[in-house]
Amino acid sequence: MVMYLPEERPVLDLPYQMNHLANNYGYYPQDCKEPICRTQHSTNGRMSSAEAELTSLPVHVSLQDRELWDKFSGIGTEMLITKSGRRMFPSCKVTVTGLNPKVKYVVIMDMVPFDNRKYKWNKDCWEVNGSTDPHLPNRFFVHPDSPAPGEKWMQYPISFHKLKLTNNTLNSNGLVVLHSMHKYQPRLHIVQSPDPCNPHNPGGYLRFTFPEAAFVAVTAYQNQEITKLKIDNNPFAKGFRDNGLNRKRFRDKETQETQDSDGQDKRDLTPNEHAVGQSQKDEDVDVTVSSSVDCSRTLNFSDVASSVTPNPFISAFKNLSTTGGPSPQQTHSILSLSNRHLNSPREARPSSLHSLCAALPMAQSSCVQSSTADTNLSRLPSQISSPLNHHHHYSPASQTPGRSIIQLQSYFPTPPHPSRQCPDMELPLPLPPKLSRMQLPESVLRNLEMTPVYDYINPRPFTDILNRIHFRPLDSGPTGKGLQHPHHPEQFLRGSERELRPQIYPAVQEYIDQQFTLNSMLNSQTEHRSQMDYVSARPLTEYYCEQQTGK
DNA sequence: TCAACTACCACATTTGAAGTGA
DNA sequence: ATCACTTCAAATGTGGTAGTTG
Repeated sequence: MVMYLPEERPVLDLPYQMNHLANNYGYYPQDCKEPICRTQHSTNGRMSSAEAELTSLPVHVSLQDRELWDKFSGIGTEMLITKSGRRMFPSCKVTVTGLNPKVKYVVIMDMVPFDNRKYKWNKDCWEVNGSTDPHLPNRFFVHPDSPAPGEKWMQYPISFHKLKLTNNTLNSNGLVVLHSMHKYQPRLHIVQSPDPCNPHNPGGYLRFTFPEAAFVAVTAYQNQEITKLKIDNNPFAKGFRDNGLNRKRFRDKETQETQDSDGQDKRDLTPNEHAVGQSQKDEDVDVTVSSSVDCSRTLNFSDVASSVTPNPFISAFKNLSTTGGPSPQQTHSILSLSNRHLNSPREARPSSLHSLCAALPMAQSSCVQSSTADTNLSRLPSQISSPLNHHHHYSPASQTPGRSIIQLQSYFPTPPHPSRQCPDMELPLPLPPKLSRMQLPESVLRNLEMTPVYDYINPRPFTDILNRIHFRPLDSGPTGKGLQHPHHPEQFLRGSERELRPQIYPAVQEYIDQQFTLNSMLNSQTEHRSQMDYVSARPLTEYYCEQQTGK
């Protein structure tokens, strides 16, 4: 396994230098020398040299399962969308490095239109079928572990396997709404919390798109090759392997046919045998997780500070952390919304999450969504420790060295060694003897550490909140694609040929509503803490100070 | 008429509770 | 009483397919 790392050069002396691997993906900004206030280990706002070295690394995002993605994109990836929501396969899984281990980040994924075209399947290829339908409101999927310290995000690959796609615009249950027969590409957002002890540090914001993961949203698969690839690689679709001979309908039909002829019973494999066979097949395929660099970018507050158009995500953090309330701009947004959509007394309390949600057209009932308890902690250690058990195999994706290291390290609640702050992806460690075929959710792994670092943030309503908000495109053209950037020729190149560059400073107008959204999120956190009787609804600045100084 | 969509199906996997024995 | 482990059923995710819709 090859792990591409940022070039070991003094980044600080190479302003705007292109990363040699991501020739395309990243550049280093000026002013990286600017000390970033990380107050975890000190009280005077200065960080240790080790921290300085670590945090001066560019943020480095790598799409996992790259080879699988390449297989799909080589044919033309299709993703099924249903009314109730359908998971993506392959799912988006990324590794991130270069974050400050002690600073909290929110990790968000959404889908952006790949182009302005609508497609149709014509026999054996996709054809353009007119221009795009009216733009749909963005629906963000906030990773359920958000917010979490950088060390947590870097410890394991961040999986978005629970992200669901739908074509039902009325569905507000955290689904990403897409148009059928349109092409989209995943986009990752990393939002850094501000440094509460340094009001000049507004935090940072990066986003990365993955053109190699672009797909056409469909309600039924069009390309049979895609169907076959999905069946061959998705454990849930094992029942359709071997031309579906496992299935009852096929069995019945086959039985009837074989009775008519001398045919050998083609269904002579038990499900377990199929599983073993497939496992062997998977090993043959050797689906190695690609760690090729997708994107690399330094996340540095000075970067932001020098920006002409600071990102409103950051501003949202900054404003909230320094003032404890909405910015004038945000207030304006809130009031504008209130004037349009509110008649209830709640509008007089803009800091309330509920009032914010109530102000939104899509807001309906509960704005608070408990975090999904997708873990089974009592069961996992036994699965790991038992050498006998049993019929479980690993998915190809989980067989990668990097993945295995990360999983193993998480099994033992020992304090991480300092050298592990940046996981060494090269260390070969054996996989635990017993795990599910499906990927183990990283939330499970994280919880294994038994450190209640997230206690204060539960529940985590980010996804729900974001997805209840209709972004109003301010710069909509005739097609209404408000969040679409102008399309550059490079967008029509494929995979790594295309330039993948994080868009650090989008036009401020474009994100006025997103700023509003993020403020809502932050307000909601305060509100939830209050509800949990953990801390009262005090200013976020004070809260972060306490967290970072270990009070 | 037909492409796009929906609902339901059977199968595989995951999850979590209940049961068992040391 | 506790813990480790097994078993089992319900829940969930999957593509196939027949029927519906516009």
